Amino acid sequence: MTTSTNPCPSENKKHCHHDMQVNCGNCRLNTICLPIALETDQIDQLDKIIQRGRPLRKGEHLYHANDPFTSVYAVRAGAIKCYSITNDGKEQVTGFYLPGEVLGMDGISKHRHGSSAKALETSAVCEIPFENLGDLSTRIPSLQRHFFQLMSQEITQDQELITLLSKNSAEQRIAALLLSISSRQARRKLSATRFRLPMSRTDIGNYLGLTVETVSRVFSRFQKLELIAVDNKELELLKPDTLRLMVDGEEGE
Amino acid sequence: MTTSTNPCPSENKKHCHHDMQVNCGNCRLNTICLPIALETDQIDQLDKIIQRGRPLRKGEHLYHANDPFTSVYAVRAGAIKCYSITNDGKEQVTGFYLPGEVLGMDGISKHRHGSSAKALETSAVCEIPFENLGDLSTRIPSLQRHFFQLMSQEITQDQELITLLSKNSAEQRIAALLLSISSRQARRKLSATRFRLPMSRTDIGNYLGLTVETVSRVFSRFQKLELIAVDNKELELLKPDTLRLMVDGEEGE
DNA sequence: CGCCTGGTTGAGAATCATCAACATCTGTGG
DNA sequence: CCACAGATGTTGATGATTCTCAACCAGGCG
Repeated sequence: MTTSTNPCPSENKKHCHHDMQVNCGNCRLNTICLPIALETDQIDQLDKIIQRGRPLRKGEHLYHANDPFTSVYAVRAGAIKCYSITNDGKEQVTGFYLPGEVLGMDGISKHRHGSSAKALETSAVCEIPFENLGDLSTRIPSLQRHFFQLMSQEITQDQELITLLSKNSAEQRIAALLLSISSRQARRKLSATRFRLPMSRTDIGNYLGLTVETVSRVFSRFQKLELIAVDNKELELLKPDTLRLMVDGEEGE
Repeated sequence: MTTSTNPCPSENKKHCHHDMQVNCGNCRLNTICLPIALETDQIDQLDKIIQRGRPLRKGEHLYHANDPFTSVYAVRAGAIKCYSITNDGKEQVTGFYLPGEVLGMDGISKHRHGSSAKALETSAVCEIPFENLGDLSTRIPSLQRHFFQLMSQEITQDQELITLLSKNSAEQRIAALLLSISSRQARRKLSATRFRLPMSRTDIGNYLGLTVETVSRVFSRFQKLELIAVDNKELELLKPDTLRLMVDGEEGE
């Protein structure tokens, strides 16, 4: 990871990919991201409305809750965490978004973002102005359909999380999160068993309705049982099938 | 509520409204339901694609999880509960839908319903074939926009439930549910303080991630504190502001 | 009338939160 | 390059909330 050959003087960071030239047509995520199911010329049309800004550094915000809603965003690199602040001032993490995933759709109804979005590490996102997307969708029915599907997916995922919070133990919740990240890695053709967790233990706990301490203890227990190997944020799933069994629960019946 | 003048011989039930002749234009819910923000002639177009079947009796299903997805549904009367079955065979209630509300949107992404929908009492629904809605949306941008908003709302609500489950005590969760129903009553110009709970204690507990026993105890406690008056399913909010304080939490700070 | 479902109440147990101490990591400046 | 500070993570002891199990009550329907 040398930066010596970095030809971008204005962005002296190892993560500078000169992404300004990226477009949906050549993006390696285009089989899992918004352009899925579009024809080449339609991708070009989509591409025209998409804006790509400079990368976000770790900790930078993409938007804040209550900002006027103008766009949804697709993650190109890195990881974004969405969270809102509860009426008593606590943070509630509502989701983690990895490359190829679209965030910000909760802002559509109120014309304001319902949550804040913050980079967990250096990240790149594609901004998709929503007005334009709506217009384009009326002309490209398959795009409209796909965007409906994206939103529906978000609903389904939220409902799965609700079930997880409502019915499952700390161990099951954490196993489920690890497996979720694993399958999202696989979708991107990356290793399903070895990856780096982009978020802190605190964020994991917050997302899953647990305290940091509980998360830490479960990680330790899993490690002792040789279900996973943890080195800080580096993670290896040693027995993914056992984890799956934990989640899919043998208990009920 | 007399049935003596009921001129519908085939449906000898007090809930028979002769709804076959109902249309979006004359439906008293049309200011809060899908037609919101549509012009009169657009409402007619919408009305043409909507199908209205016979009422559902208590316990009947509108659709089952995994049924092919063809339509979303707007509740006209009664109450519908949506639920899914977890991998270990337990039921998870994912939402209660009251008149003027739209359900079934979680089926869009997989072309199959993600959950089952069951009438909690005699109910009437309007079926909105999704293909037709998509087509119509490409011709009526404001309909497309509104439907995007509906889905976005569903996401927002799910995220609020996630927060509730993740951060709040049994008392706070139940207070929040009561207030939610209350405000939805108000939206329909019904009493915000006196209403009948269409769902069982078991359903409430299931929805909120609590056991029946806990729900029952909290109801008793609230009653003892004179926050509410309960008579079976009939409910009166005696001190809604106190309930609101409980939910909006004084504790955190 | 008695059964069955749904609801209430009690006693004890379990999971997870809280509080507290300590360890580790990161980045900063000497 | 090392030292240090602050943030982040780990581990232990204790306690509270909620679940579990169990008994009992109320209402609706055959």
